Amino acid sequence: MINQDISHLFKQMAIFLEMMDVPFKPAAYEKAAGEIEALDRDLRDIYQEGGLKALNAVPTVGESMAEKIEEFIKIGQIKELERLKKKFPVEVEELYRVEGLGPKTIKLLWQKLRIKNLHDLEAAAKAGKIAVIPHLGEKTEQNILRGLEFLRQTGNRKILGYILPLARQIEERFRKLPGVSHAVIAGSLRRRQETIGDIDLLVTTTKPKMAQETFVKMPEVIAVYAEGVGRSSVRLNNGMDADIRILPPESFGAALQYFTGDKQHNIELRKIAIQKGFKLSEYGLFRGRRRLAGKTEEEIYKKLGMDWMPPELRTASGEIAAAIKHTLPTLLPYGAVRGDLQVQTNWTDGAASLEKMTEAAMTAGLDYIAITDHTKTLAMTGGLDEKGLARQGKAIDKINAQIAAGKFGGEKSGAKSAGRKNFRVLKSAEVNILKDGSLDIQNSALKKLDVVSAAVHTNFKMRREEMTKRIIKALQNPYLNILFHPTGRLINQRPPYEIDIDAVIVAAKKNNVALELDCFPDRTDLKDEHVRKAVDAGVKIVIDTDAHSPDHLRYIELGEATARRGWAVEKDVLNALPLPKLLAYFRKKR
DNA sequence: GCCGTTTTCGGCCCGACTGTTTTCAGTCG
Repeated sequence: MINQDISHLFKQMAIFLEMMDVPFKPAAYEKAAGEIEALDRDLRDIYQEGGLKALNAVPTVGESMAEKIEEFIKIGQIKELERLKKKFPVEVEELYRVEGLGPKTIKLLWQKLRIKNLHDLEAAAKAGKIAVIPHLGEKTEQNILRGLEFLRQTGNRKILGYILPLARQIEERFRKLPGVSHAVIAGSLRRRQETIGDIDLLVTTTKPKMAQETFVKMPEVIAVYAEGVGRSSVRLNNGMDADIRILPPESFGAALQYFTGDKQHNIELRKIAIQKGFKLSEYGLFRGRRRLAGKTEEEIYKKLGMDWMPPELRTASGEIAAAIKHTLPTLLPYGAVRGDLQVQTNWTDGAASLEKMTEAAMTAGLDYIAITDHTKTLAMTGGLDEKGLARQGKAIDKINAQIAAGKFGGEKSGAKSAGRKNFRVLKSAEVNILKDGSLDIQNSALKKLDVVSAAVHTNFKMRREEMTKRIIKALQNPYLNILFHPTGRLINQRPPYEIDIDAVIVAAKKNNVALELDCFPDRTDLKDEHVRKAVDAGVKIVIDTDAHSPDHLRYIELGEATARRGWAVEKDVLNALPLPKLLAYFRKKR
């Protein structure tokens, strides 16, 4: 996949252009970088099939960017970017990750102090050199140090949703190799943890040498740390390390269990094994020298006196006790979510039209979507006011009528959407919660929507009590159905706002408002622990992608994974309901 | 540099907040 590379290069283009005060282009590159990051298909494949024209057909990619992508495919770099880098030899992307640092400050820091990277930045801040620069100051310097600390805490872990496609591609490569019977990525990826540190590939094969060579020669490999028959270790071009372990079939299950973890879960299992007079390792479950189990995970858990459990649960937080008592929940199955209740269109900040998002959702096999464009106080998105929502409502009515008549999509859409007469587009909105907790749309207009959702998008830096009070007030609005991305965090970018999540859960229960599990990869908000708290309290969850483009709709599985990590079962998830039941549920509140 | 509810050329990125200032530039959503 070259998509991540292109996405990074375009992000850098955007920052450089912004540094030079070029109007509009930075936003264009930024937008394209996001689009490409979410793209399912490899740009290289798209180019090889349809050339420049096909690249141009990718939304937000025009003639000029298509040429730059072609250039990258052909010579491995973008000349214009190289020129910019010569002008400012600065690691702009890494500096930009520091909260509060933007292109202009990065430029100023380069001009005054020759700061090129995070290392220079930290040294300068600690030496007090930043505070004395005109236009900066004491507080800016402190903010930079805090930003650096936040970055350090998040470390080099990658976001699950962005690594999963690569992980699957790697698995697929090995499954196709002759002699291979198993090829599975274990570790935090298999547990679907929100961030991933490295990739652990387990393979059983009759041709170990071939598997080993294939691994170290993968196109993503930039360095080989260790190469052996049983284990090899490499560094990938995305900055992650990857390991392969080549195993005999009789211990595959034991290795899978061992390398799936997590660490604490394994420690507890080994304690139980010891109590029973066994020894558990990556090679199997043993009594003395005799191997009692090892071929599958199931037999290992069984011999330890408990049920097998899904990898998502293995965090040593009650799953072992439940497995012993045979009381593990039947987790929300993958594919159970039937509709997406947060979808943006180009009526505000989405990339695609109402029609295109509808078409994409039908093709993706969903049964319904809710259109949730932003509302008026979010000026940057061109948020809709009451009149705008009414106009959009009419556009939605029109689409629903076409769908019901089997006439939606026309010639081009083909068979996939034509037969879906029961598909439904719901009228909704992502209503902005104002500083005082009121909503920025009149109740009389909310009443006309099929489902009402709200979220915080402004005034993030409130004190904990104030923010909690603000959100609880919003939850008390009689028309509110769902609270979107309840903690506001962006993984590796921005911490959650200060909020008492337990109090919010209590208020959500009391006011019959569902909490969203926004599964856009950077958000994953609610996170797993919060899902579990909510579910325990009897609060309903809604799993949404927050799609801003058709390609985002496929993120649903990430939300299902996080819901599973939070012990959610099907009845906890509102949008696992078929449409009539879902609508009845929302109507009950009116 | 991209895109088309009206426009293949002319709009897009607006408003609040912060930290620096004393009237405003930079950042963020």
